[in-house]
Amino acid sequence: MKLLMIDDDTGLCELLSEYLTAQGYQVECVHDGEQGLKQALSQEYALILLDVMLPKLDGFEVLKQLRQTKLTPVIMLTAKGEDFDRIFGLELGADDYIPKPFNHRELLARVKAITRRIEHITSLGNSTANKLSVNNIVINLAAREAYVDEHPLSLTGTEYEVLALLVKSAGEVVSKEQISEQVLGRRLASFDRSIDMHVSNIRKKIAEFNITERIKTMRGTGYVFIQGE
Amino acid sequence: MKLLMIDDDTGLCELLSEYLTAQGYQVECVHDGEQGLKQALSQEYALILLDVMLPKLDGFEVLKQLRQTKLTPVIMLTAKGEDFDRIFGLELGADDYIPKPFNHRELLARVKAITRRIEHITSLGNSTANKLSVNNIVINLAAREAYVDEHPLSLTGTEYEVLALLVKSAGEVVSKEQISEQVLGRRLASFDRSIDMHVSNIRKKIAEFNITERIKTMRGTGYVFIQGE
DNA sequence: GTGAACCTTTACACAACCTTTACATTGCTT
DNA sequence: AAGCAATGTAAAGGTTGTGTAAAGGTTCAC
Repeated sequence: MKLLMIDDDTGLCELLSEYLTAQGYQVECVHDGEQGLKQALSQEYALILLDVMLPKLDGFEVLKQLRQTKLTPVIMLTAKGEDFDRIFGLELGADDYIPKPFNHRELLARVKAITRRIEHITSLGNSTANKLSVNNIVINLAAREAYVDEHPLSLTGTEYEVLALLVKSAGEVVSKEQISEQVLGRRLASFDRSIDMHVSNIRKKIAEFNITERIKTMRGTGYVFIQGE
Repeated sequence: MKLLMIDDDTGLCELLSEYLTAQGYQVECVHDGEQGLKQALSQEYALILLDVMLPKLDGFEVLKQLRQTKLTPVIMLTAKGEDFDRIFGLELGADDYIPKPFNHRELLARVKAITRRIEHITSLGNSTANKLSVNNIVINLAAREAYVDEHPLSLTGTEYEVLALLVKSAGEVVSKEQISEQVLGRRLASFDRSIDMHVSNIRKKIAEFNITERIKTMRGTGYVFIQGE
């Protein structure tokens, strides 16, 4: 999960970045308002940590402009503890507010409170659940992309189809006849080696990330995508 | 929108209930932990305001038990201002925390921050939002204009439609058939190269601002607008 | 009716892709 | 262990889809 930190205190940024990275988040830092706004608009972050006192563009201004196009969750950080700031930020569309100096654990708890909720809701809304994930291999059906953990595999269309079919049927043998008919749209002819070639190419591409073999050959029967270790 | 308030201070309940009702919420109050938990489990509330100090079952216990089955958003209220309580509540799955005594306006702002987010996510896609922004490309749906950061793109009508469709489906493959039908209003004929030309022209115009390619070709399938880095 | 803006078609080059071929290897059967 | 069929895979065609310049149509405003 990717977070953006906008704070001019580079020391704090580094410290928090390290801490949150250890907690499994991916953190990017920028140190002024302009840069921050640009970055926030250009990508999809799970959450933005936004300092109020910033050079070039203050935190409120960044938030205001961000909210014109995006609804990325924002937690505001500030040294001032006054009600006014707090309410102002929340009314502008911030999701939470943490007064500095703060406890790392509290920050983490608040970050989690928000990301947890988002994760939950988006996983509900996507009833068209379009991701398959088995044994480190992830298939994004909508984007027609496949990943080994986070690393994208550059598969051709047919390779993608073959892999997706195997992963969909993980743990079961899929015959070459099935693959040929479902992926290539034709009956498997006696000396047709296409499927073998496609599987070979897929294996080669997966092997670049040196993980153990996932596609097992069932001699005379077909192929199986291996489930579990 | 329906809220549940669990607090043994009946005076405060009444006061807040009145205030929030005036703000367009529907508020139900109960005054002890057992009742509160029962109520929280029996219905779908948009948000629960939960006091920590409660007779019969304290706030943390109510939250803990609630979280075993439900993910209703919770804001905790408490007289104690210590870090420990705050963190403990958040880690148990609270969404926010307000120390008593609090400002009405702040409570409202926090309630809104959470309900707004939920409302937004559950009504993804359509809604009144008239700007789209993905990966440095901004689409102003109302004005039918497209930008690279702040720089306007002078697209033709069809080019705008194609780009808007791709950005709306950012991260998903959009087939030429879909583009043809939705933008040109006709079935895609076998040797129709119009879509290719429109995409080519859009790319050329975006490339003037020398940013990396945003429209990826999925050979044999369609095009994808790239999300994130 | 002329021009401008736009969409579509045509044509060609090229790159990506799928299949075939050929030979090496594996694993089952006897 | 020999024989054989199934499989692995590098390399070489052959095919198809795509990128794009340029030409040809169409629409619309004036």
